[in-house]
Amino acid sequence: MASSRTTLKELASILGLSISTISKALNDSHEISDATKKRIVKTAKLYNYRPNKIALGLKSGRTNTIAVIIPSVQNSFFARALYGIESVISNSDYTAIVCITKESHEKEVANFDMLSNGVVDGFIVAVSEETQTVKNFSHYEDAMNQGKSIVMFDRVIDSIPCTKIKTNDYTAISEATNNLIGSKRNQIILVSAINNLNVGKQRTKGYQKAMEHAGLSSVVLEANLDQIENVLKDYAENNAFDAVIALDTDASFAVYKVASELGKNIPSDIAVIGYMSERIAPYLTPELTTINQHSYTMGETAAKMLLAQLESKQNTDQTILIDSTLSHRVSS
Amino acid sequence: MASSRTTLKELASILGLSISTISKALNDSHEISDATKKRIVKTAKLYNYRPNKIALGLKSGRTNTIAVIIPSVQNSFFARALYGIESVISNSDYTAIVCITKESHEKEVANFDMLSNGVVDGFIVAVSEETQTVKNFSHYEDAMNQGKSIVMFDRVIDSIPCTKIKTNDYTAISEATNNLIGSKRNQIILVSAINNLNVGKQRTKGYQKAMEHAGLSSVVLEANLDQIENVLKDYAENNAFDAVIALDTDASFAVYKVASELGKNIPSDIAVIGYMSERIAPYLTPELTTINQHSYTMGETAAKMLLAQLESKQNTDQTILIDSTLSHRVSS
DNA sequence: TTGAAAGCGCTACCAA
DNA sequence: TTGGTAGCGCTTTCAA
Repeated sequence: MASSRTTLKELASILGLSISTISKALNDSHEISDATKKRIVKTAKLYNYRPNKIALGLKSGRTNTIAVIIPSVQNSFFARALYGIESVISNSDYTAIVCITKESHEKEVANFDMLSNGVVDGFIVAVSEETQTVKNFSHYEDAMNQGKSIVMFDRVIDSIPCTKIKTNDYTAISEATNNLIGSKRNQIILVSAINNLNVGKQRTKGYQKAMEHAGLSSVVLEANLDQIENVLKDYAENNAFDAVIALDTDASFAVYKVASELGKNIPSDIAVIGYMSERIAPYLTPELTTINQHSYTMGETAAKMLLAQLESKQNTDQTILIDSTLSHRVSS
Repeated sequence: MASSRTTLKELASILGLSISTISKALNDSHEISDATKKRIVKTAKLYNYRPNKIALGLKSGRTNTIAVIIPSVQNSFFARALYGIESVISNSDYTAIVCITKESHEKEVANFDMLSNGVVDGFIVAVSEETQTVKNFSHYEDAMNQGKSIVMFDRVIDSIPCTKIKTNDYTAISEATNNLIGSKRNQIILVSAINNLNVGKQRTKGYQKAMEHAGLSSVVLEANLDQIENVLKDYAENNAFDAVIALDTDASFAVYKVASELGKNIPSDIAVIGYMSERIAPYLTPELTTINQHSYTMGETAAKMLLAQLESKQNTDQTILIDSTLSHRVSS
């Protein structure tokens, strides 16, 4: 067994044929006689020949591979969206490659750079936090200029002319707030461990607007992951409130924890609406009412759109909205 | 803006210099005068030149990219291990690509096929369930014959001569069982939603062995994700037990749910030890005692080993053991 | 039916 | 200090 990969050149010299003959035979060209083809295919198999996709991509510019670029995979939203993407790609003749940016602009650009040239035909991307802040979008433009298709989902740049799959975060949380108000809660506070992110700020605005509209004053508790529980506890020991909206998984857990420590009952003392994986929320006691972003569907839709564009070779500038909905359970 | 990416050739003709001069200047070669360098760099920036990594890889046979092949990302163990891998790779001059097999042998092979030739320099892989069952390992051998380095973690094939990062699942769960026995529990049952997987079976054996050794009879409750809660509830309504070991996140949640519904106190009525993300376990009420597999460390170690091999260009056949430990919290 | 040669973008060697 | 050229593995005309 060879200690490095077999090339067309090697096969050619082994068989005493030319490189082009080998290439054609392996691509089942009609130009080559069946006898020769058979001989070549057999030898190729014997030497375990595998075409070098890189060289191939260099020439043709297409690889039947797509890249998924997301900020994280710890986050259940992206993990689940990825699952939706995979389910569509699996049933096509494409393969998916995943890259994780950790919210870093530099990593995002590096990934686009590495993959734009011949490795993948298109991108599904959820824009990293840092890219949103620095507003440097030239890597998307570059990729599109190279004829790559791009579909953005959830984290989207409106000014880039590509397909975008969005959710109505702002509206969803307003409705959740109103829902709480409708059930006679009027001291509703918001807890967030993600207000360093744009998403968090956006959601916070939705809450504040709804509160303001109802003539209620809003309270926003924000801290990082490690501190959120303490911050909430401090607040809860010195202030009254009858409902909480938690913007992320960690904040949601913190609410349950503090309520239990302070002997408060959910939902009778405190109503809770949170963001959390739909796989976990029903397991909490009491079951958590969530704002469901339909991550799986978003992923599925993104993948379908990209595939369609790849087939039609046409890029479109359109936005598809997937409504976030309230999954009403016991906690509110 | 050009409709396709700028190449060295284009820059050369724009500047009236040769391709090699451009190449050298952009690589900051000492052969080129500072004046020319400056001129070239400036123009390159203006035309937004980005080197084609593919062409680069073609030449050198190296791409400074590694592939991570894992069965899933829904599973917090792999998500966290991935995080550990990323943290190491980020600080190197390599980039990581992730592929998800969904436990499918076919997808695993397809990924190796696609990436072995020129796309990546090495692999970090957690072997898919199906590959373990069908025992077809030729894709690993092929990759190694092509000069690729492989590091396996968690899901490992002992007969493949590569670096393997393992955890002592079997021992860990035996110890957990003994721990429970030591604190005077003697009706210990096991609940699993993953006994369709090898990992689950392995852990179950560890439990059974420990029980047998202590002269206690073991009870194994297994069902799929959707049914595990019902199965446990049925059992709990008709049988007494004073401790539970839960093999996965879903089973762990189910135990808390059923205990609450049946008015049983954790840990006084029922002690619980489970498998769950260390990020979530402390948030449960009461905090869950877990068997901690140190997923992050496993990922980190795998990545470090692969990088070391890539640098030394030497493949070794070694096994590194990362002990699973009991993270003792309130539930047991 | 087969082969020679150009070229994809780049680096590296050698010459000027 | 700069440029010409070969070659990485492959496909694709165009000739033979």
